[in-house]
Amino acid sequence: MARRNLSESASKALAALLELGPSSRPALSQATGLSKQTISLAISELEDHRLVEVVTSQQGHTGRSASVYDLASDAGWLLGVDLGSTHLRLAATTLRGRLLVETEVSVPALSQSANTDLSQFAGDPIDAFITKTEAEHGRVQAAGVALSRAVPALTDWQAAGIDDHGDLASIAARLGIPGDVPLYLENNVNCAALGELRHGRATRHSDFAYLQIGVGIGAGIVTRGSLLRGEKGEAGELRRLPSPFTDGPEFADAEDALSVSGILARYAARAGTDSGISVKEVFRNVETDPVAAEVVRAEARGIAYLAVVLAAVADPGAIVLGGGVGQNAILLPVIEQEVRRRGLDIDITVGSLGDSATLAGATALAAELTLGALLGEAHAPRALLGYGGPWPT
Amino acid sequence: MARRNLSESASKALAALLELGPSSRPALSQATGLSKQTISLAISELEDHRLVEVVTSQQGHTGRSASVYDLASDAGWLLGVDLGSTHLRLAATTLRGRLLVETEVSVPALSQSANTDLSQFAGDPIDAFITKTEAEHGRVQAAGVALSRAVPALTDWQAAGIDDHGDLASIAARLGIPGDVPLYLENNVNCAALGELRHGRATRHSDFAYLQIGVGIGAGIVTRGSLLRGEKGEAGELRRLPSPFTDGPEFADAEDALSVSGILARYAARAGTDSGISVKEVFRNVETDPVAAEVVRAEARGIAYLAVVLAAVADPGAIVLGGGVGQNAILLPVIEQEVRRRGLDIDITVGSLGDSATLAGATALAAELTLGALLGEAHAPRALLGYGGPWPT
DNA sequence: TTAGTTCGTTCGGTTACCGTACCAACATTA
DNA sequence: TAATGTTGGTACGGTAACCGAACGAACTAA
Repeated sequence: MARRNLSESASKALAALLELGPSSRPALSQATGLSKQTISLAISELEDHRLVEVVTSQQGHTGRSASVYDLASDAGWLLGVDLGSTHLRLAATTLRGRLLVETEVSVPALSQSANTDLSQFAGDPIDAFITKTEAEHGRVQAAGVALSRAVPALTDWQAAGIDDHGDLASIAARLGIPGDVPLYLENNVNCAALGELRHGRATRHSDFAYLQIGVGIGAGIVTRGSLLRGEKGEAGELRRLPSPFTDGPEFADAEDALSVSGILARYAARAGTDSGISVKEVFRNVETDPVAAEVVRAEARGIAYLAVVLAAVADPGAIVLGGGVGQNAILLPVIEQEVRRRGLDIDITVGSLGDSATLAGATALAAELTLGALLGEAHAPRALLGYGGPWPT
Repeated sequence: MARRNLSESASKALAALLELGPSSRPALSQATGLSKQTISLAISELEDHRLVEVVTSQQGHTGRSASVYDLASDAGWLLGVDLGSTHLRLAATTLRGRLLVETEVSVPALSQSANTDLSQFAGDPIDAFITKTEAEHGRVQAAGVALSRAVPALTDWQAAGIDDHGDLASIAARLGIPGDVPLYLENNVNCAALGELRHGRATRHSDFAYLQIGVGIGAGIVTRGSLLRGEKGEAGELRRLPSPFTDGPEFADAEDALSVSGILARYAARAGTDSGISVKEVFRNVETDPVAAEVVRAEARGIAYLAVVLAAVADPGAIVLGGGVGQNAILLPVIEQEVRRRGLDIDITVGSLGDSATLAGATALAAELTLGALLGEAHAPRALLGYGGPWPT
């Protein structure tokens, strides 16, 4: 929805409100440097737009008690969509980023082929989720959608088409999202990075990398608090790096070597037979099965190679691991040892959001861009420090 | 020098002037959206600050002829310093980025050890250069200094110390730069990237990587028109990547393998004897010496590996090669072939500025930050599109 | 010389902000 | 319960920055 423009002072006040949390007018006056009357004007403007409301009045202190304002409870909510090849996850958060609802929808139709293009859409389940959530929490303000493909950086999402499959409006329609809801698309790994940045392990960092190892491999890189996208939106697409393994089975690239299929191939090559083991079992059997232990050690060394590459190119302050493979904390000691052996000292951890990282990031994306559009470029960055917070897991 | 603050409209007018080049008041009015009177006010404010002046009047058209304004010729100039381990290069440019003077000073004292810290300074030669250039072109406004070490990103250069060797003021003093001249330090490879961005081969790109192969290796990465620095200013420090070679002599890392010393080591290993050949000769003898040809082919494959790493992580729109080794265009066909073999399609070229890239970038750095400080953060980015232009080679 | 066009300034009005002053509502104290 | 001090919120006038309209200034074309 095209939000009518806010005045300069209203933007400042709203930015301060987002950063400080529920605040009285004097507090906002002090934070923004604007005078009391100007803040009053700004507040009434924001109230006219139904963006803020009085939530309480601050009593107990000496002197007259102040009205405390916060984002209106009916200011609407944000939709996050994690559209994977085998799953569809949906979440609703407030504008502040507090989780309202999180669900996983089983969509067998999605699982037929890799969701590398936009030809597969969700439709009904999303539509139903929106309808149901709007009944409880008001209007949906924006949607962030995580796709398992690179998404080109577009300066104007509304105007530009995404790819051959049509423009954003038709994508929205096929997703089951009303056409007047701003829609933001982003790569799923980049979303996961945003999720860990806003709600997870990386909240203290402005420069870090999220390294996802699972069915595929990829990284989301955050520099100065925002995503590194690159010329074609393909930054962090690590799959075509050379395989880090020099012995054992031949692999075309790093994704072949380190993803789920690579682990199974290496296990099969060692075990001699096609044992039908799953990756989960490989990790579970590390203590008892020497082949599994060897495969996992090699995996850790391979991940360390990716960490070294990320560190050399982007100098992240931390590397957060995710994905079905990367989430296994058992990998960490070997990874750290390998990285240290190369003279690098990087803080490497496992993400705290698990499989919800992507979903949390999709909502965070919607929040960033919604608030950014609302506040104007000038006031957005600092304001965004104020939202976020723990994502219940 | 602490430039007194400009009003909002004066900043806008100056930004437009920088972007458009010499302009009349009506042109600035149209470009900024400000009214004619406001532009007149802004112009007189800028004239009071001695920043702009009338350069000509636009005659020949119908109607009254307009005064055309441009940056004042006595608005001062910018100093660029390329402080290498074996050389000291100095340049002066206008605020627009037009080269006024470029010199190389022979400083044997610098060559004693690698300039990995700031303990070696230039002093007298820089002092003399400033004095001489100020006599001709007025006051020096700012200095950009390229160092062969990683430089941490500091939000406030004036306030923060750089490292154990002292604060910025004392560094300035030891460099021979007056203490009231704003001083900006940056890594030399990052500077070279800025140089190719503003004055060289990458002027059309907002996302690209400059890959320097010489005595050391490193990359400068530009995303959305500005340098990628990372948490500790070490983005692009590729030296600790694993060596891309699996046969031949053992190398500790990619820098060992691909820099000048690596080439010579590989040549020696192949030729069997320590032939005392130089890298220049290796490249010159490619046609006649099969060992040289083999070594150069391997070097190209190694550089292709770095290009693939850069492409995977940062998705640059182009890769520009530089440095004593990287400048050899003879490497390009093999590099491109290797990169294509990996399914990547990247535009790879040799930089157009040669050894002056770093120096050009040091001046560009000074220009960016000076104009950025002058215009305020809001108007700076677009304004900076306007400066630059060819660097005479 | 005159007409037409464009440049640049002068004038008055609007907008967004501030400081001051004043009223309103609370806690404390007597 | 009433007086008092403290803080919240509003009303009023002033200021700075900008705009549109009008007008004089300087040029070309005929």
